[in-house]
Amino acid sequence: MAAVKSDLPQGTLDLLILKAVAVEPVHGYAIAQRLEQVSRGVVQVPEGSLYPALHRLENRGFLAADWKKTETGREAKFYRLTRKGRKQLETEAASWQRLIEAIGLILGMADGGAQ
Amino acid sequence: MAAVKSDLPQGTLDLLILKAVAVEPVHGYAIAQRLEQVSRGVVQVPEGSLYPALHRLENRGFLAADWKKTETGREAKFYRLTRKGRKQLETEAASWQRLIEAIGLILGMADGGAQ
DNA sequence: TGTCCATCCCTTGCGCTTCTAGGCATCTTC
DNA sequence: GAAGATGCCTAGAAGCGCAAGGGATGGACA
Repeated sequence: MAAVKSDLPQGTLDLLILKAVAVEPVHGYAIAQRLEQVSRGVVQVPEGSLYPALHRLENRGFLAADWKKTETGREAKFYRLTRKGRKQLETEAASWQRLIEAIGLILGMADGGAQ
Repeated sequence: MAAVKSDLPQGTLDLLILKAVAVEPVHGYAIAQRLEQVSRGVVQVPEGSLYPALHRLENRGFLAADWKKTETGREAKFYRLTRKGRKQLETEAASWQRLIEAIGLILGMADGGAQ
């Protein structure tokens, strides 16, 4: 509801995908749905962003994929985290944490108008 | 210290610049220094990112500039926030808040390995 | 049977931002 | 007068997200 449509900053999509896959192996289509649900509609991942990102992460060795059947009886490409991918997730999550703290400090600066 | 060198996600630089200028009119060179100081070295803005961003924000009407003398007696281009820019700052700050909350929800999902 | 919708995969091309790597000028300090 | 800090700028490359396309399958419904 109230789909605010916030474009993702460059680089954050990888983090979100890695996290989604870390919870349990899933296929691409489900990743997008899950991210949207968990974020309450704030994060929306169009397929034109999703699949290139998945291939990117696979090429870099962070993800690996197998074709399996979904619950609905369809063939789908299930991604899972490699050891390297899990490490990358930790690194990126830490970077993200550091970043939002830093930006928090900046946004917390006393404003000229208010206080 | 411990300059971690974290590249900024696309779009966040504008927010940081708008905020820095909102505190008080400053020139470009000082913006970079201020952001780095306040963020304790986490946010580092190379000049090749800074000046194009400033021109971008000026072209969009969010910033206005005047040449003045600095404390050190030099001519420098002081940027200040326009009314439109202040509104933009509020919008972007709110978006940022919404985004980090959403990503927080996602990163808080129970992991497959730990929890 | 035929049609529609949801599920599931993919690619091309554009637009945007960031960074690297330069250049230029002034002022102070040694 | 050489060096470093201050202060501005640009061009080019690289990367990423998105819109807009395409295709295939299965179930529901008329």
